[in-house]
Amino acid sequence: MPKQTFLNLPKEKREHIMKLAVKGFADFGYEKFSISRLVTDAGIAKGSFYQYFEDKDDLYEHVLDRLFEEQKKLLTDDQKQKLMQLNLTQFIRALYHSIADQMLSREYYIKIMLDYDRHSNHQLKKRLEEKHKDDELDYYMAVILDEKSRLEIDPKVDGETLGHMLWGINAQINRRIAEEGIEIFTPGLVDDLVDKLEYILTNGIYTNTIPEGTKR
Amino acid sequence: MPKQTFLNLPKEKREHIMKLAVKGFADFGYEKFSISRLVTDAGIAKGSFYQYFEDKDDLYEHVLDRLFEEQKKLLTDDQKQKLMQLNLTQFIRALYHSIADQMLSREYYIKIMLDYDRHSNHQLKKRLEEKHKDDELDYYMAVILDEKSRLEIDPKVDGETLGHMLWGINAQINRRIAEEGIEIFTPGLVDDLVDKLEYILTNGIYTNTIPEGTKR
Amino acid sequence: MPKQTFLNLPKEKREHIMKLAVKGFADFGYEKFSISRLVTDAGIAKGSFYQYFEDKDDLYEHVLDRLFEEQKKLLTDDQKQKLMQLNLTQFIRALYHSIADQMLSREYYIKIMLDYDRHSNHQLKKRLEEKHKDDELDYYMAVILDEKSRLEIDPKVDGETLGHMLWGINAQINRRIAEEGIEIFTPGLVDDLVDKLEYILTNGIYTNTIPEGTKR
Amino acid sequence: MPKQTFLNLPKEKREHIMKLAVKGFADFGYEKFSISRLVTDAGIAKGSFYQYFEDKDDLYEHVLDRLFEEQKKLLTDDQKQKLMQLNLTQFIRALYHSIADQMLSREYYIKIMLDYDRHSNHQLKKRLEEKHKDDELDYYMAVILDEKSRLEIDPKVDGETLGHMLWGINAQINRRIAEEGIEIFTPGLVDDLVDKLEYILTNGIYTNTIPEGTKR
DNA sequence: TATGAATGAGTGTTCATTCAT
DNA sequence: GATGAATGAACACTCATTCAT
Repeated sequence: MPKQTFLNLPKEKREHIMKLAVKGFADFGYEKFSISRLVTDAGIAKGSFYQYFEDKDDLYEHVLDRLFEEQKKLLTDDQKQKLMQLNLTQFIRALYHSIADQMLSREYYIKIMLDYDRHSNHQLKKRLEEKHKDDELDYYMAVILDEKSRLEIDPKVDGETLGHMLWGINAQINRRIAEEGIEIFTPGLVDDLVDKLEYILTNGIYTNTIPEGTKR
Repeated sequence: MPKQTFLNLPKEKREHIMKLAVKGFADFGYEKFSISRLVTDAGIAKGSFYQYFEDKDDLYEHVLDRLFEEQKKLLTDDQKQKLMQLNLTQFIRALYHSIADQMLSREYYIKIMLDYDRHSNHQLKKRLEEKHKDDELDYYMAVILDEKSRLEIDPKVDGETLGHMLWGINAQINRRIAEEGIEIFTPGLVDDLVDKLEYILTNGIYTNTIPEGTKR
Repeated sequence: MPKQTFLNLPKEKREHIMKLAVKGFADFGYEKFSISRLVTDAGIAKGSFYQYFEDKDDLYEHVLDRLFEEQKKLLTDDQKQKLMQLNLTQFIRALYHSIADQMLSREYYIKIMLDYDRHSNHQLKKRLEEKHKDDELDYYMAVILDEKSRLEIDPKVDGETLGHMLWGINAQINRRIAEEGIEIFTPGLVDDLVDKLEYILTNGIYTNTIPEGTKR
Repeated sequence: MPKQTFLNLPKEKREHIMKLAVKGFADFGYEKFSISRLVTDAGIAKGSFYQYFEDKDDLYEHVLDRLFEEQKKLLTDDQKQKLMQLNLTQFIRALYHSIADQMLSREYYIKIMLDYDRHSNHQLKKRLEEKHKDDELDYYMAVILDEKSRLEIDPKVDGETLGHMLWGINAQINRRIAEEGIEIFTPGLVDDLVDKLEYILTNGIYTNTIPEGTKR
């Protein structure tokens, strides 16, 4: 975590530095992110950085913490409560619209997470995963489990498989955002997408017959 | 692309270098991959490397090219022909089993792709995407389109959405392989997974009623 | 020398800081001694240090001053008076036993002196040498001169050479203490050592004959 | 040890670098010795240094190796053979004169050794001590043991104590050289010093009587 | 064509010291 | 007088790339 010195900084300055750090990690990735560049851009002395943070990793961890927190805050507890009472597709629609309201941080979040995921055995990862349990996959899993318990989802449906499918759609959107920019993420897109999803989840995909045995 | 010098090399030496490069990019990622380490491991002179390749990026591109090619070759045209005659879940089952046969190159492929995906605006990406259209997502799309044309898949199902869902399962498996090793990828796992998938795709997920309108 | 501010400090705080400084210079040596570490350990503000001392060198000089003073105080004037009436080996035995009583400060003293000796052209050195004439070598020299004046030591013996020899034994003990810890410095060791020394100083080293001329 | 690259260098350049390194470690000590300064002074690129040596420690070790080697070469095996046939004071006289012939490297050697001795637990030390067994103290001990075995030295004399005494004289000379420069180390000084030493070792130091019991 | 030494801008980090509050 | 944030020169070390042989 950052040192007290950083926390004592005027909010404006603190935010300025964090903004540049987030942008930096998003644009360059962990390895190419350079503290020299950061301090130059932020207009602070090299030494000052080390008054604020233990080292590069410390800053990185703080950036990730912030990002996870922001993602969590996308939904207030109140909203979560309400969402839990929706069925799965209703939930997804609401979630996506909610995300769309916070598009600003979203773009950096996505880019940083793509980079972060690849740090396959960074010890940081374990620490962070303990702190922040609910990434997107977990979100879905929670709702799925809830609905299964309320018997709204067919108990024979495998929750994990379903979760992975929903996550896949999510990831592809993220991919497009990372490549084409956050602008593509419009309410229209969301509604359209959930409609298509709902159709599949409701009707399955096959024309009319149960396919004859694909079994081994 | 590599220089003529590289192509003139005895195949054995060429392959040796490429193998180390693939392993290197998989183990360390693009940034941490070091040409010094490569040439040492490969037993060639630093200067020779630059006789073979323009620069680090040139090698990287060649590695990705190779990987894409190899993935394509996973299925011979003949096999593809046959696969095309299966329905979607049959296809998926066959595809996964086919992949399982080539696990050796698969592990490096996955790791490199995870790293590659994160290079958000690398100009390389555009060039490669033009060359190699059919990554996993495209595989699914082709089969989906085919089946839709044969009316085996309900024409009201959105192909792209379906594609993303299938890709999501795929990606989660890859994630597990990158973290836990290729050993987890057993035929048993595959069959189990496809069974679960098939259930969802056949029956949808809802218990018995069509959910009342989630429409706006 | 320290600034007045330091001298105005409550004795307790002053001593606390000095103790940590002595330990610090002993454990890390001049170069690696860090003011940051000192102020953290001492619980004072970085800026305060510079209210107390001009700079790192100023503190170092003060530490050395203190150490020299302490070494001097090992023997009260009274004791010195008595010691002066002993012959050389009696003196050495008494001196070593006296030192053994103050082992606590001794270990740091030795380590700091080893480090200090190496600062070959530090201007500090000259200043300190003028202030503190009697290091261990001078102790010996004083007794030697005294004994020579009382004709207990053969006037043909060169005092300086003798002094260096005794200092050599001393230095080797110090070396062992710096490496193995102060615990090795027991009364038994001292007595044993002085016995061996006395034999040589009394009988010379040659078996029975005066060695034939080694002269040029 | 230095890398092959360094050994392949033209002797002139190699020696130039080594000379600056030796002088650097002598003048500044290990900590303050700066590779940046070295490469600037030597007129080579920063990167080149790391083609030649693993790191700072590697250079340091090489410098010490060189120094130890040079000291060893002070006496050819032939000379050693002859020296062994002298008695102790003859040996010392010859040794000192021999050293005087190589005054050039001597001054740096002494300064570096003073600095080196203080690195109390550097792992380097152990490695070096295994490689280079004979520092000055060991030289003396060897001759002493030899003479004791030939009964030229009174067997009741404790060899170690005697060794430490002789080493003490040596160290004091080194100290003076480090402070006043190598110029003071003249043949006249040597002869004078050994004469004085011989007197003590031959006659002991006491006027005429065996001192009455200093025993406890 | 092969070699491997040379290069130097770049990295993350430390630390004694200053100075505004 | 006390504070502790700010400073920036300095450090050891890395690495993709160049180039003379």
